[in-house]
Amino acid sequence: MVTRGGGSAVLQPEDWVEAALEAMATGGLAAVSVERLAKGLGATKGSFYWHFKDRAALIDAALARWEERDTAGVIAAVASIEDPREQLSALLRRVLGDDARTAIDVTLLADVHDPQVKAALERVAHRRLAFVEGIFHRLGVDNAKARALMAFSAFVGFTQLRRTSGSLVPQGRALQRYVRTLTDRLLAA
Amino acid sequence: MVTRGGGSAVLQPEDWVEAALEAMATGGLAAVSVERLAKGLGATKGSFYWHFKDRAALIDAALARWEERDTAGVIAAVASIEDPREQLSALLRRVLGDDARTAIDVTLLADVHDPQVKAALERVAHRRLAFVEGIFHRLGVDNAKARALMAFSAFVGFTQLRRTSGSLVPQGRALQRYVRTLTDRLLAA
DNA sequence: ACCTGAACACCGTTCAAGT
DNA sequence: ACCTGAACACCGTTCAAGT
Repeated sequence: MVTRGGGSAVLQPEDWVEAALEAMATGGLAAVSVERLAKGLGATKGSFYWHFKDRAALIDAALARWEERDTAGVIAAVASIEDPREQLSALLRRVLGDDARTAIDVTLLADVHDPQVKAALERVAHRRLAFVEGIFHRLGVDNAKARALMAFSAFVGFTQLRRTSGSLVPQGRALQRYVRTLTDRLLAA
Repeated sequence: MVTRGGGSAVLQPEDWVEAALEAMATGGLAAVSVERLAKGLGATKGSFYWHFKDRAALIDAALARWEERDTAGVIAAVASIEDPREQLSALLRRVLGDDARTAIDVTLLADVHDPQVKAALERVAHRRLAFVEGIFHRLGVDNAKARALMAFSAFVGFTQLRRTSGSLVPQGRALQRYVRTLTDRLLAA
């Protein structure tokens, strides 16, 4: 929300996008309701349609924002680590760790049926898997491609499970042990 | 659809449940619309509300049917295999194999936000993981629990990836090789 | 017992009209 | 340029009325 001149609040497109991302994080796509967002922002639906073509355009914008912030962020954080073994370990700790719980990521998985969400997930999955494959190649292990897919799908599945049935999944110290066992298994001869 | 007496078609609750499952398989929960189902079955919405309390009751019934048919079915199919190594291999081939593609399973993962879907997935996940843990325990390997979770989340993630970004995931002979590498990695010392 | 048809609320979308 | 308010279509839910 931006104020200008005399202090009157003017809605920017970003205000709608942020509101949409918040709604998505809690209740998925279904929670992104133009009417509800408008009420939350103290505006009318008509105001929304001045800034966006339709609801789909808002969702596109929100997904694009998520893609940049989230995916690019994680990759950048570990990209500078030289030793691939260290890098894999840091990556797993970061994406499976206890902090990773609130990420919007998983929430999005909830809407794979939606073509827009599907497209965004596809782009992100490619980027992520390519990054992981790079690590395994530099490790020089055999079956690098398969191991990378294994690591990546173990991440996706774990994250999904934590969301749907948290009780099945370790936390805290047990989680640290699990990450270590997983790394061992992925690197074993 | 059941006909009785003179051949007039009478709608049974099962007809609505089947229609709901079909809709769910294609478009997720959002596709389960009372109005659309009614049109498809050649009835009115009022007719639906004679058989079910509301839309949620229909979804409950559909999920219950899926739970029985699908989960119990797979477990029963491999339960009789004696050797745990053989059993793990058969299980992986069955749930990751090319035939597993049309299952409604993954589709459901698309709606984790919905409390009803979440509850059903939780029950199913417990059953499945318990079964896999049994296998690893009988194998007598160390870290059996962690390995089981690894196997299970690799399955969940793989299935999810196949749905969102099919191009990332092997098929046919490459898939068979992948399943073998995965099994190796899970059993390696 | 089983179904229709009309009614109402909620939400996406449009648009004339306001400032 | 930016927003309101009323309108309409779609869908969940209710209910009086029909057979």
